[in-house]
Amino acid sequence: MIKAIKGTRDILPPATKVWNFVEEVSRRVLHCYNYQEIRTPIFEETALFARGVGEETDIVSKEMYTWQDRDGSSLTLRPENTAPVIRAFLEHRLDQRPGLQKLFYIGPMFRRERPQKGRYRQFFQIGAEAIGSESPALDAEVIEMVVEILTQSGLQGFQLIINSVGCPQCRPRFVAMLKEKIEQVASQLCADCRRRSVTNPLRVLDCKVPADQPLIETLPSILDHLCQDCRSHFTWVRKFLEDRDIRYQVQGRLVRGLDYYMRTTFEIVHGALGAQNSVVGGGRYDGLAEALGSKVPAPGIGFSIGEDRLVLSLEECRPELARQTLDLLVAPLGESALSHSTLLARELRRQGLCVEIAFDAKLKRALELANKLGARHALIVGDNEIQAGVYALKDMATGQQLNVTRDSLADKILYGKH
RNA sequence: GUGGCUAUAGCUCAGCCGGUAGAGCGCUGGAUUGUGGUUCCAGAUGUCGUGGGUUCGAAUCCCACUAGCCACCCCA
Repeated sequence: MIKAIKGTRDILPPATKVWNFVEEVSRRVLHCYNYQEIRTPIFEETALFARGVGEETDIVSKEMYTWQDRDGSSLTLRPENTAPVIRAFLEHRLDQRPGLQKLFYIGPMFRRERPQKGRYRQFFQIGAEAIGSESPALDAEVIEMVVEILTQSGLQGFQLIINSVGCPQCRPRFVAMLKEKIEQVASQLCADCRRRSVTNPLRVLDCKVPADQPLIETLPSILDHLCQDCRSHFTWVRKFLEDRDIRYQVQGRLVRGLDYYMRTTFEIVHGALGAQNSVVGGGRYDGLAEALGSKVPAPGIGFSIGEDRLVLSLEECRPELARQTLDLLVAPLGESALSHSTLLARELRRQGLCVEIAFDAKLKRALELANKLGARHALIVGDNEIQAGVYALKDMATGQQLNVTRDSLADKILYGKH
């Protein structure tokens, strides 16, 4: 048998209801903040990611699905969508449009990693990018918005972590100093840290090996070495968050894996997820447009929600979201009742009700089915009912049954529906 | 890329020291000619992940492979 390939999966009903739910909530909130949807291709020129995300990052150096097209060009399934959105922004000169460009996307990304809980080779992101301002007020608004999406989804117990990773003015100076400090104590650190002290010293700060912690705490924090502009920017972001009563934790060791981040970075974590506990990652990327070869700057900030992970968390704390719902199951008794029922069902469906007909079931089976499908009501349509012009409408929860005329049917069914 | 665990019915799993399969749930039908959720009865479904080895005999022991899960790494 042919099966879905490693790291990909089928999302079946009723789980799809949870997916639709988070997408609906996201779209609603994004709309209120005046974000508009953008759809970019699922594959791009490889150079876009190499330059945008960074040649040395794990994503680019070992996780991309890259192949050579028939004309010899190198193409890649998108591993993330910020670089493609900025590419589209520049290509279509969206900087010429009035005001900030606020764009959002929902779609699959691809990274060839070893799958585990909350990590898949094809995974879905709900992301937003606000392009055209360096203002810390925008940072706070973006963070507020994603917190709003999670809250309105009903997610409980998530935690916001923020940091500033500096800018091309101050970060290189800090990294050089950090590297020097690490080298002094390198012999006492784990093998990974010794490797990282050369490839990416900032990552050493993020080491989780318990034995290394005491030493790591003695290392300097970037927050103490930001330049004047970055320091003030970060102070403002924090103030704006506090004005909104948004709880956050500053973690000087929060490092994002993508090269384009500068100044504000943030992450939202949730406990129900296992090791891959980050539901949202985001940050500011003021230099990205230039890195892609643009002469016009496009400072911006964005985030992406790991939709798979959000769904995973919600399935734990809101299991009711995945329950199937059916307004009415019609049970026709006999052939004449069947044709009558089909017309009746169409009428009710046109009024927006979710209706199923038990085509070939005896009444007993039909009611059993109504029960299994979670129908809120069952409607018995037999010769008696057709003649009398009143149907027997049964409330499946209470077992109460009452006679209802055709005209008042929809109202009776809708009554009490939340 | 590295490590650990697992692989038996549609699902969750039992099957101890080797004697060629079982439970619960689900599904189908019945106990009622037009009344479900509880109960009772009956039924169907398995190359025991794949390949090899040990043995008179392997779901069970050994090896390899494959797949899944979890973790490292990294990230959404």
